[in-house]
Amino acid sequence: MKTEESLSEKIQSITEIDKLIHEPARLMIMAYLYVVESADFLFIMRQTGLTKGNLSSHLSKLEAGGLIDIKKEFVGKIPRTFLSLSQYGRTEFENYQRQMRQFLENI
Amino acid sequence: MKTEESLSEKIQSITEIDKLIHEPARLMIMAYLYVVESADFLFIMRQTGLTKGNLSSHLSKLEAGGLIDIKKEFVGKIPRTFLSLSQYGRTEFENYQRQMRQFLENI
DNA sequence: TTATTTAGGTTTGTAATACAAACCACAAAA
DNA sequence: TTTTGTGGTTTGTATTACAAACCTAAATAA
Repeated sequence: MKTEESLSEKIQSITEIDKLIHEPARLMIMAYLYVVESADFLFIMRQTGLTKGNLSSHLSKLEAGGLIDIKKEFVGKIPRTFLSLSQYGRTEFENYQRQMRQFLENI
Repeated sequence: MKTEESLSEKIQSITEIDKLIHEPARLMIMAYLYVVESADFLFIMRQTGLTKGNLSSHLSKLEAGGLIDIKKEFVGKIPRTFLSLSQYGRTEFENYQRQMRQFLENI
């Protein structure tokens, strides 16, 4: 039956979403970087409410997945980590938004 | 600054979503039960593409969280497991939809 | 009758994950 | 010169998602 098939397809589409982005903590990080273009470690930490350790490991995963760029610089003598979305990360975040919206609309 | 605060609030709102529903495999299960009202184990298994073991453990978690009802019956001599959303599950799924939509709109 | 296969699941084992605590290096203050 | 930030990373652990192995009983084949 046609409608059954398309319901199944709509629902199974959720298996294609990027799980790296889907995880709530990382979704927050990605959402921030999507709107602010660039931010440092402590800013993101305060805005998201994540602990240092947790934020650090989520950032490593996002970087490993090619979604963000991490640049470590010295501002005076203080080390600072600057975060930004990669081009791939930006399009993947847009894909995620589109896919989740479609899923939610279709139900 | 007001806009900064509200951006932060919008983004942090994602921490309040129901993680039991958010996980993709369970999101599929919940979406099915939301639209079909009732279904059996094997139907959900085929439609979602999950393995028996995986489906079984996700169902246990959803039941433990009060989101679904599981009824085991015999159809003739064959055991069968019927699944349906609980009232709580239905409203929680609607909350999830609303929260995710708002998050996605606000970015 | 005695295998053997099929149906309908549950339990077990394991690799990956999310998270916070502990740790580290350095600078500034007391 | 101990102490107190600043800006993180590494380590330890409990939870998880997942599939493989297992289980029970019925239908079918030999």
